[in-house]
Amino acid sequence: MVATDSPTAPIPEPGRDFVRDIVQADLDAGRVAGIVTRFPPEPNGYLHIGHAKSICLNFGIAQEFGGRCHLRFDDTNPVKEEQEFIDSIQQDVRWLGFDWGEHLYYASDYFETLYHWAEHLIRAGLAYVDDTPADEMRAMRGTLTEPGRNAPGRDRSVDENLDLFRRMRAGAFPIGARVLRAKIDMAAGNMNLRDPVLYRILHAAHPRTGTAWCIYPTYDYAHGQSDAIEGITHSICTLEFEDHRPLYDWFIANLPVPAHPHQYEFARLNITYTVLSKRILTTLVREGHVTGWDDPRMPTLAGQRRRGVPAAGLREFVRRVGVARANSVVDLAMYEHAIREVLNAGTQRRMAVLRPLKLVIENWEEGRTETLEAVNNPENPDAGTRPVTFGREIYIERDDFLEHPPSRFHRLSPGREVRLRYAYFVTCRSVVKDSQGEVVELRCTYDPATRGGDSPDGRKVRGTLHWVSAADALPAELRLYNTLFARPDPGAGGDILADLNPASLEVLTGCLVEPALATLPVGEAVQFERQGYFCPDPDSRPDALVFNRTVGLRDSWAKVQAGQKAD
RNA sequence: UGGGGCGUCGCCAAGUGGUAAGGCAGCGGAUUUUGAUUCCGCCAUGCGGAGGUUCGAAUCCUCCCGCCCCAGCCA
Repeated sequence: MVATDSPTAPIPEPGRDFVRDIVQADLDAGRVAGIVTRFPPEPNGYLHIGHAKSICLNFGIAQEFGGRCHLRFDDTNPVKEEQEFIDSIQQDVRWLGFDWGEHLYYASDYFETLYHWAEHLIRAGLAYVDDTPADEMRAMRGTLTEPGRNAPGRDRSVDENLDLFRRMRAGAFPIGARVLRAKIDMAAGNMNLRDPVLYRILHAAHPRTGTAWCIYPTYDYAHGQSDAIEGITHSICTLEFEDHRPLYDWFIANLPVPAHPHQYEFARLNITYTVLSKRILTTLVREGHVTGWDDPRMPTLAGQRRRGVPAAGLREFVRRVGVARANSVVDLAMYEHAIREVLNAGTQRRMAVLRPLKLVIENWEEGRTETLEAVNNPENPDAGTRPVTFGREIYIERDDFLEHPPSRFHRLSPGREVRLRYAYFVTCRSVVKDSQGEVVELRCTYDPATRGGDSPDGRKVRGTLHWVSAADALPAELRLYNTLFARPDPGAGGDILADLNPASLEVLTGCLVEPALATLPVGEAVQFERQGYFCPDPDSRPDALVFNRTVGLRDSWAKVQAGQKAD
């Protein structure tokens, strides 16, 4: 043991979770020589934020303890699995920042071994072929409070079982005609032990094995044995598999497996206003409620990536949430906080006006322009500065002007002076309205002595506004996203589709952005000052810029306003 | 009167017999050319409830209450 009481000793990692404690204890006790984990997705959909928790846990533990983590596709059900998902999952795990090296595996790689082990169980009298129809089998399984009944074929001879099972493999029977079952205990309190199905007949082509098989192992039969084959030491999964652990252990104990892995369960992630269920996400995509798996409103990694969420933000979020065994629902605000934290530090600032209002500076000569210097990132001086053009006509945010300002409004109003960021102080002299009485233009004057935004006489101004120059601003479409669901607990009312938020997407056209934004690569995050974090969408073209709002800035003024309205 | 889990601040979450970490949210205040960021302060005499053991209990015992998972030839 190393002494840790030295004042200069590094402080041990705080907030370790129970899984890491177990791993550490196993290492300390010599129960395992090294750590091997795995992330085992079924390729039947895209990965989402909930998977990110599992990925960070499994790959993170491997990294921290000098072990390795395998990426293994749990591809035991060909009717639901597709190559597209196999590809997207690999892309998403890499994007999240993890590397499985050469340890890419498929449960289907083990089909032959699994098959031989099934015959082993038959020979040991621990498995039998059952031809009970599915609905009858369900009835005979009993209920939560009543034991099940033995199937008629439960006591078939080993030879007959072997013959039947081989004919199942050979394709002698139609879909669903027979299954191979483990002979355990039809009266077990744990339903998973009431003679679970090991193999079912599915005459379906598999993305990897094609038509080589017409019988496929179930999750229960395949998972633990795959772990054993790969030498997984800690098989980490979510709570709903806890009841399966006795079965997991039963297979390991009764089969000639090369290793004895152990399963540990943690609580899955839930987030307010969010659905993390592959089944429902699939429905949203199939029924067209969203534009696809990578719709920026989707909680998929592909969607969040397109929206502009940095992988580091996702990792930070997962780290803050922790790992435990209690079911919980994390506040969406915590996710947004982690994203802002990463984006604030690493993102350049630009100016963009979402809802433009023209502002003309009357004492600025027609045709004259000036180049001013804008800071790229106040959090990082190394990011440098960029030139921005200023002139007689500019655009500001409509929200930044109010003809009759309430108290505490620090922005522009008739007769009031504000600072234009990096530019000058301007004072509103008059307002131009259209026939409807709507404000369409502001007439202002500027103070030449305030160039750059500082007043030599030390006078203060309450507000600083962002702006773009009319001469060179570029038009753009901005897509603002709100929660996909309108209530914090989608589905709690019974119909989850009824909870979809009709205002989840707000498209703003006619926005104006500074010209430096024209060449920003797709997906690269920037902060639009005073507005939020954005990134160019893949739909963006040089002559038709499109930006996604990843997340807005914190807005305490909005809170004040909400408070005022409530009064 | 089936089996398996879980209950610590509004939301996450440490703590495993020695007198309740931290984060998010919220509320004050300072700084600020983003009403952003940053910084400072406040925020559980209390750990689902009731008993009990102990000098001492969120931690041990008993009973009770609540919530979650399981009856796919899904994972």
